[in-house]
Amino acid sequence: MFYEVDKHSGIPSYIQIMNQIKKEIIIGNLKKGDSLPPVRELSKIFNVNVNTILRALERLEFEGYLEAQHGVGYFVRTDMDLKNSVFNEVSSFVEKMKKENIDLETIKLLLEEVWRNEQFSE
Amino acid sequence: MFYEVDKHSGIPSYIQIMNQIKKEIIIGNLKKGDSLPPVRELSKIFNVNVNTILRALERLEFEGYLEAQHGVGYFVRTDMDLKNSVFNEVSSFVEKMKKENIDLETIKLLLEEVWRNEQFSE
DNA sequence: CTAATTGTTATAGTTAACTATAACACAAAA
DNA sequence: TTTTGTGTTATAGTTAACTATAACAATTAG
Repeated sequence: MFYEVDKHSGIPSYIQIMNQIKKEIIIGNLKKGDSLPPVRELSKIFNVNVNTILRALERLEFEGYLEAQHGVGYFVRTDMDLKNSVFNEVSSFVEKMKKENIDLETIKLLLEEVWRNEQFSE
Repeated sequence: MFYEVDKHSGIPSYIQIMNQIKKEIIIGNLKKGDSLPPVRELSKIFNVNVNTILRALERLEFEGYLEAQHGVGYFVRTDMDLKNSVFNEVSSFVEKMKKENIDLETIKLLLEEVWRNEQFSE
């Protein structure tokens, strides 16, 4: 489910961790009420210090994704419940982009740009 | 064309700068042979120190996007030349996602996940 | 109640990113 | 050649991210 952070990517570890957890919630692998592994375990999984885990979890709590229960654990607080149609749209989009041999990084930047500028929609 | 970096986003400034420049190349605002503004000017535009500009530019040079000419300037080395069809695909994708009220952050994470897993393509 | 499991806080030190400032080096124009 | 505009390098200091380690606090199981 989770994988080690890349410590040489330039992106702070706690942000990578936040994104991994968010992603699991978005795709529905983590649902409302589910518990996360204990922080000491997460620390081993992501290969970072407990404090770094805590920083990520606290931010996700602040953003409303998680809830902390002292002595018990961290729990998912939101359900994404994306429609299947959304998944299908994303899949077919990815497929098209791969056929054009465009890499993920490029797509993300292009997407950001188009997202910001509305002039493309008819 | 360029805008200030967000110093509180957690993402290192030099990476934000790299992404902004890459984005201009991707969407075709910067073409092969074009020069960038002088580093001291970029420093003012992005509101960071010259050294931070240099770090971003050197990485982009290493990645093949730019070329430095001592005493002259930085020049774009690559042409993206994305097809119009690609832009159209992205636009219509963005439109659909906006209609579903999904935010950009979520889309990017979802996209990453789908990109990594091939099981969706027929 | 006690022990085990979990989250929380604190301290001290390291490293990478960033800043300010200045000097140096190359190229082009006057 | 001199000046101006450009990239380049260096030094020193600040801050944020991260680490290691330890202790403390709340919950649950026995």
